Amino acid sequence: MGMSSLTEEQVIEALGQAGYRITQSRRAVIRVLLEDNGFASPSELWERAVEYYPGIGLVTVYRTLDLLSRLGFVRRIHTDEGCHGRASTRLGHRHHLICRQCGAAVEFEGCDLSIFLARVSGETGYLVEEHMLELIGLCPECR
Amino acid sequence: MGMSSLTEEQVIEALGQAGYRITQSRRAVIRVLLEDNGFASPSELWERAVEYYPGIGLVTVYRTLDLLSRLGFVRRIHTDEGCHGRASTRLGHRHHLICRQCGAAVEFEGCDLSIFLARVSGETGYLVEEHMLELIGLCPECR
DNA sequence: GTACTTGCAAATAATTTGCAAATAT
DNA sequence: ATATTTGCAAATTATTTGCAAGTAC
Repeated sequence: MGMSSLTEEQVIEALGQAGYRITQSRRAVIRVLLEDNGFASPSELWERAVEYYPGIGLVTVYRTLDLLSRLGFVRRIHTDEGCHGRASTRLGHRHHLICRQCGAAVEFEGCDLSIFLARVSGETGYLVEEHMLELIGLCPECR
Repeated sequence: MGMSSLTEEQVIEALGQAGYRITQSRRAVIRVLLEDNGFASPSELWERAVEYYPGIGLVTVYRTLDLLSRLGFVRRIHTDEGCHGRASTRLGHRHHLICRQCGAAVEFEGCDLSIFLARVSGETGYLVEEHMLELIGLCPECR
């Protein structure tokens, strides 16, 4: 959806800005997240991060994912089976579109649900503050 | 959203139709799910199911939840923290609206996303087959 | 009576925590 | 030099499985 992709340097930059140190482990996790066009579990990410920084431990992957989540660069992917997959994300309000066959994940933005949300709000009396939307389907290759 | 609520008998009926046996354990889990107006983890449900059927084991709660999920009477609730909560649901395509304060969960249906989905489909080349939408906010009491 | 279900204990899997050693600044 | 970060091992938590005993039909 016409998005310039996020670069490693942008994430590193933000880490520094926020006062965190730039370590080899963190670089490895960031690199793996960004080079992936789908989503992966912490241990899958770890297996791949080892190639960039052999000494890295699984625990550090967990900790780095938490950190990047807090900074808004990582998001959980929720599927029927679970919510353990993580994908990189650009900042802001975005959603993922996931291929059920190959797992390819594409981000999209600009979901205009306002009319629908207003209706739900009116009918339930809830104040709707956030929403989580994920689309599942087949990517162009898998169709 | 103007829905007649699901009753224990309806679920029991469906279980029987599908060839499963009606046991005390299953009744207890169903009752607990239905009397709850929010969502709960398997172990929370278990703690409460014990009051209806003291001998019930946690494993049986897991198995019953799986069974009811397959039949479409239970759905996972996905929050930022995880996807372990389960809530009862009526059959069909529905979504949950959850109070971030007290956890109250309301179901709604009739999400009209077709125009939006067509747009995403066109822009990405994906065939969009399903979607998962969950709304988070404040219920009338917690506002 | 028979096949389905259950509870228990044990196995597996996922995640978190304490802490001394390593490292980024 | 110093505070942050790391890896390891261990603790915790969540979920699944094998199997003999129990139960619905």
